Amino acid sequence: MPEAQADSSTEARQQSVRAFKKSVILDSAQRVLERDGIEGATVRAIAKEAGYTPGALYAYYSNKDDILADLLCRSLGQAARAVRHHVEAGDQHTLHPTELATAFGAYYRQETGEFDLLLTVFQSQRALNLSPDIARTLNGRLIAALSPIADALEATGRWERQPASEATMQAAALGLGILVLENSGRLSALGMDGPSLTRSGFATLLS
Amino acid sequence: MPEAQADSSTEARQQSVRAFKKSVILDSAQRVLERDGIEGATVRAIAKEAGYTPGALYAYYSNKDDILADLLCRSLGQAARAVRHHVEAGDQHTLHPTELATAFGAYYRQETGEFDLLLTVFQSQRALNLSPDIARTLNGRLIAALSPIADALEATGRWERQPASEATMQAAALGLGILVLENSGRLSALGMDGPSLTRSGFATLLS
Amino acid sequence: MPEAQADSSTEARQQSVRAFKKSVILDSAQRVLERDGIEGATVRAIAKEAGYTPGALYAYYSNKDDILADLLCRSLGQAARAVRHHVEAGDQHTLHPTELATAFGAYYRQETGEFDLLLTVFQSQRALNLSPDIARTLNGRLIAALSPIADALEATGRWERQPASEATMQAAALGLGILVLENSGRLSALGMDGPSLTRSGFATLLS
Amino acid sequence: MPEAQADSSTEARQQSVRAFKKSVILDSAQRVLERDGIEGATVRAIAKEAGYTPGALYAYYSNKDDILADLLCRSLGQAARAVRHHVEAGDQHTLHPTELATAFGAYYRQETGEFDLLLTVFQSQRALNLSPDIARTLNGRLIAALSPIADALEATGRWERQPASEATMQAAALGLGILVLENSGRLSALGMDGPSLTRSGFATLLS
DNA sequence: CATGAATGAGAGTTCATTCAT
DNA sequence: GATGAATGAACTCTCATTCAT
Repeated sequence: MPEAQADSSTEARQQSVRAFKKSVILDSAQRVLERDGIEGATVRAIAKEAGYTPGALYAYYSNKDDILADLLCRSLGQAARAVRHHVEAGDQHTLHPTELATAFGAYYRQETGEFDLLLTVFQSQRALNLSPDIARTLNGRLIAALSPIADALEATGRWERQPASEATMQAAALGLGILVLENSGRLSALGMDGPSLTRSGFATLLS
Repeated sequence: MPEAQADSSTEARQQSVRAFKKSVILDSAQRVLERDGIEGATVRAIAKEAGYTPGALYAYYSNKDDILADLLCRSLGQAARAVRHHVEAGDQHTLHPTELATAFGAYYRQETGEFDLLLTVFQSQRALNLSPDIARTLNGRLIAALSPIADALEATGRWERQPASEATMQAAALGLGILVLENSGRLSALGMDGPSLTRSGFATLLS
Repeated sequence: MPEAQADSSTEARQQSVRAFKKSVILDSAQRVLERDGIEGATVRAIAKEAGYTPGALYAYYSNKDDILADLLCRSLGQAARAVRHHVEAGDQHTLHPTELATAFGAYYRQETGEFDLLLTVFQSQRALNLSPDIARTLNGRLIAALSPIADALEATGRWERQPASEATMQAAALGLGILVLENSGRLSALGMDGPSLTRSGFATLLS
Repeated sequence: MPEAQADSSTEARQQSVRAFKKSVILDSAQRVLERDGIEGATVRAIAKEAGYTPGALYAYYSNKDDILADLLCRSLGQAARAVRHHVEAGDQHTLHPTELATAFGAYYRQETGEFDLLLTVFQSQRALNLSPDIARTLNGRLIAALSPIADALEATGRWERQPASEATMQAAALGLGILVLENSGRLSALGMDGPSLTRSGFATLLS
């Protein structure tokens, strides 16, 4: 029945086209974020960057917050992938936590716009207005982003007794804190840099 | 020359009145921030809370950002004082870094509005529009806030060879990261809490 | 000439298909109107309810206003039919005006969405943007809707000298006014209800 | 204590200035309504007509709906006053209901914009977003508008047994219905006019 | 015939800021 | 110093409508 097949393939193609266009919007949002910061990331600006009129975006996202949350989702995914590349490039299948944190840091040190976004979403009071499935995806991504760290910590064979998640969160907190300090310009003002502080910090934490 | 004296004392009184009124404004800003979050902290709201009309604030601050930055300055000072109280309450004059971080954390864990503010100011791209002397004060306060940590680390007698500031920043980053995670709700979602993670994290970091 | 016949029958079939689809659209519009009120009756909503995309409606109606006007036409026709059923259900062929008005009222009391529509169309300034033939039909329907009332009034044999239409309009105005008051909630706020006010009002008007 | 007096008189003057400016806004709203109909009565248009920028109106009204509701309040008050003038101009202190209805009709026949507004507010589903005190005032005005009718009916001495309010509502409904028909252009299309239909209708209703 | 994508205009509303008084 | 009034620009979001496919 070629028709049924045609139908389903048509549907699939349309879905993928739609997904592609959403990614175009996210690309634009990312560029705007990088260029103008979170305060400049208006619906108008994102639409203009994407070659759209503002109203057009609402065919793909029901909210401004939805756009930003989806961008954060993608960002977390990309960061995770960047880390994975690092892992696979090495000679072992799991990396030392230090290098993991370094890889994570390297990603967000470069994509400062996305890091601002992450911090914004992390601000408690913000009360984002997310559509349910985006909220779900976002939560999943946040947890997934931590899993390589957990894996690496387990692989060092030193945390079997302690609940892995606690060591994981310690590492995550340290890495995140360094990024925040660096991102705020406080680190360079004191003559330090993020990567080396990461190295020394994790060395201490894991010693 | 009684006139000159009168003038200078008048001037001094006026200065102190002015300083007092600024502090009233900051009090209001703080209350608004706590109640309505960073998005609700509009000039209107702050003025209303202080019993002023919006325009009046511009006699004391040239900017909305100036108000917030000054509030952050004061907040850092208060946090430092809270830590100092902890120190003095103890039997030694310097505290173990773990307890220091715990004290810092306790302050910002309670004043979530001010912590949101801190994160906002820390967002690099934000391009705050600060008047020069407030920017200077802010930088000084940030460094000062770290000094008790540095003192404590030195007092443990373990970091004399290593530049003290590096260990300090490691500790600061860990504490800050934990606060960010906690403030975002990510910590409690994983069944952890800030204080205990602080304790265990610093135990590891300093072991 | 079978071809001509085929053509004309094809044309007729197409016409009837078209008419049917228009009625499907009107059904949807009616449902949306009832559910979401006149403000919620957007082209999008009507199309969605009908299983169409918005653009599709423009193959059948050149305007949003055209859709609503056509719905009002149909509504008036349905109201008239409801009244006729009442007439035929009775033992006489013409009903007492009071019962007629009651029947009319019963219809629009139930279909509040359509009554809102009627009032909206009746707002003079609205400057509806109707296509000519729909405007014509609408006018005809409005007059036709009044005819049973005129018939009934003549049948009472009391208005032969007076131009029938004047008595008709008095009755129409009274009935309409009662519906407006009821629809606005002003009637129930005063402890009255539409049907009984209709009865007493017409009793007085015709006494 | 002249100061206290000055204070209270200052306050009073400010209050009256504020009230005056609100009335200026209502004037503009009324003019826009008359000129462009209810659909053209946007906040922007009203502000422009008043020589304001849109935002300025929000210092006086918290809502667009609040502006329109307040306009309706004033309109009902003006209509009532117009009727009272009619009463006082006559040789008796209470008028025959027919003349009352005529006077009411005369007012809204002229101020078609305000009548559109009244009908809009009367549309059940509209779900106006009114601030509480305006909603209260509006309800009071609607009831007050009916009181002269009730007075007049009682004065005819014919409705002592029947609850006065029922006769009042009959009269109100008849008058309102006539206005709606006239306002919609349906009356003139049938060669009738509002005033004469009012006369004949009330003659019949009260005979 | 119907779709999906997009437009463009405009809606209500908010806010930091200014300034004459 | 403080007010009250006002600005002007920007915001998010909605809608009727068009049109290539």
